[in-house]
Formats: sequence, structure tokens, C-alpha cells
Amino acid sequence: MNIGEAAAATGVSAKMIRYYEQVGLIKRPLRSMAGYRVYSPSDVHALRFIRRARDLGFTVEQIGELMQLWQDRGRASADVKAIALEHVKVLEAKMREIEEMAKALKHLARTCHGDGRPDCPIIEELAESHEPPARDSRLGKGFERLR
Amino acid sequence: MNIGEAAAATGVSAKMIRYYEQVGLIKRPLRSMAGYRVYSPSDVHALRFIRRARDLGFTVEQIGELMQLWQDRGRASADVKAIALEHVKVLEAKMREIEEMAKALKHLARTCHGDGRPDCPIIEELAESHEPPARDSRLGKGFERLR
DNA sequence: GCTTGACCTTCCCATCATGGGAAGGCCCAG
DNA sequence: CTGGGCCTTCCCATGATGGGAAGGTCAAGC
Repeated sequence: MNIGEAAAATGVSAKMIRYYEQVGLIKRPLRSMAGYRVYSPSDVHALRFIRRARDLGFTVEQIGELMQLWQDRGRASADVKAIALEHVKVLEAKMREIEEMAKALKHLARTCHGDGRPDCPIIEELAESHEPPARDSRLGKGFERLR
Repeated sequence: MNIGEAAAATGVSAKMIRYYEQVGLIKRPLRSMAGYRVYSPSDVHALRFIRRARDLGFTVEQIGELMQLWQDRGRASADVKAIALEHVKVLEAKMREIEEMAKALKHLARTCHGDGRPDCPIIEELAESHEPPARDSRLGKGFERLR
């Protein structure tokens, strides 16, 4: 199975398969005589694992941990649960942040008559001078790219 | 007012102020004889505008549009409202996506006994072979960096 | 057997907003 | 006049993903 077939079979693009290999998420596959990557069914299985974890919003780093645990027969399910719950916390914090932004924006839009007149509470609100709230990053890491 | 003071006064880092200048979001400020950037109160005002828009989750590109409208006295508030509501839609779609991920993960975690035994439904679920749902990107652009 | 097009390889570059850090210049308080 | 804290520009990194070029390979149809 070459990379294109593996991509079609797993829903992970060929580009990303090479990337995952490069960052050590998956082991280097066998190569054909011409240098083509050749994937076994178990490689495909691992790629599907990755894709599903990715769809759940895990970062590549977390997926790496999960794969360690996946391959470690003696692992404790508590370890996996901890990673999952940690991730749920991050997701919920993201949700809350986005929710607040949406709420603020909807409030502004509601008070904006939205016709041809130039008076616009949205712009006025943005332009008003407020104290800089010192960018307090209560949310911590993982939110750098949220906005 | 030099860049450090402007940064402290607006909550926008000096690095980002230079970046916004570079990408044309703000005009190039005056320079002191030594080449230091010198910011006027109105520059500071613009920076605060930017910071507030950024806190509402607008991208730099959108902030650019908003600033155009801000400076255009004859603009229609409808234009601003359209940008705001468009952004609300994006935020709500993000929320829904994150919510789904969190829901799935919480469900998995709930069914995981989380003790020392190695049986773990989370890992099992990830490892199961499902059809690749063809990564259908119903959400469209703007979600590339969501996860 | 040869052409053609669809694959594969590696390598480099771009994204977006942000920060780190180096090398060198400037300014002010002691 | 010195030291530390500013400032300047320039380069590089992030994370996950894709685009694209240049060149090699494979298989189907002629």
C-alpha cells in the first residue's frame, strides 16, 4: 500500500502522513525498491487512530502520548482518562472564551440599527478608551491561537 | 511616547505594535532623532481600538476593515454590523465544533473506569477501524487552526 | 516497446499572530 | 562616564497544514 492509498484509506492526507513520520508520531515505513513508502495494515490502523484522535481535537503531542499508551499493554486506563479529561477542560475553557466573545459581539450588533446612518455602537464601543486589562491570561497555554 | 510606553498604555506588546505597522494596520509613526518610534495620543487610541477588536476575536484582516470604517465618517453602520454578525457566525460554528469534541470525549471518559486496569474504552474507541468520513469540511475556511 | 498521465520522492515556502533573541545604538540616573 | 534599561533591525520558531517545483516511477493503452 503506497502513501496515496493509505491516505485514501485513513482520511489523512499524504502530506500529513509524511509530516507525522517526520515528527516521530509514526515509525518510518518500509520502502519499495523505487523508494516509495509502503504501508502495512497495522500502519494504516495507526493512521486511523491518529485521525480519530485529531478529530477529537488532540494535539500531535497528546496523540503521541495516547499512542504510547495504546501500544503499552500494561498501561493504566487512569492515565488515558487523565489525558482525556485534561483535554476536556481545555476544550471547555475555549468554549467559554468564544462564548464570551460571541455574546459581547451579539450585544453590540443588537444595539446597532444597521442602516445607512453612520452612528454605530459597535465602532463607538471599540473606539472608547478603556483601561488596558493587562491581558490577564487566565486561560494559560494552548490559547495562543484561539482568536 | 515611545513604543514601550505605548505598549504599556494599550496592552499591545511592542512586538505586536511593530507587526501591525509592518502589515499596514497602523500608519508608520513619527520617529525621534535617534530613530525611536514616537506615538501620539491618537496613535494610542488606534492601538486600543485594535486591542479591543482583537479581544473580540477579530482577525487582523477584519480589524483592518473595521478601522477603515472607523475612520470613514460617512460609513454605513450596516457595514459594521455585517462584519460583526459574520464574525458571530464563525464564533458560533467554532463553539459547536468544540462542543461536539468535548461531548464525545466526556462520553468516552465516563465509560472509562479509570483505575489501574488496562482496559480502556477511550483507547479502544480510538483504535477501532471506522470508515474515514472523508474529512468533510462543512465548516469551511477559518477553521484550519481551530483544534 | 513507447508514450502519457498519474503517481511518488525530496525540498522549499507560506500561512497567522506571536514571541525569543542577537547585535548594536541611545538615554538617563547616579 | 558608566551601567542598565530602553530602543532599533534582522532572523528564527511556533503548529498543522497545504502549495508547488523538479525529478523519478509505474501502469494502461496504443
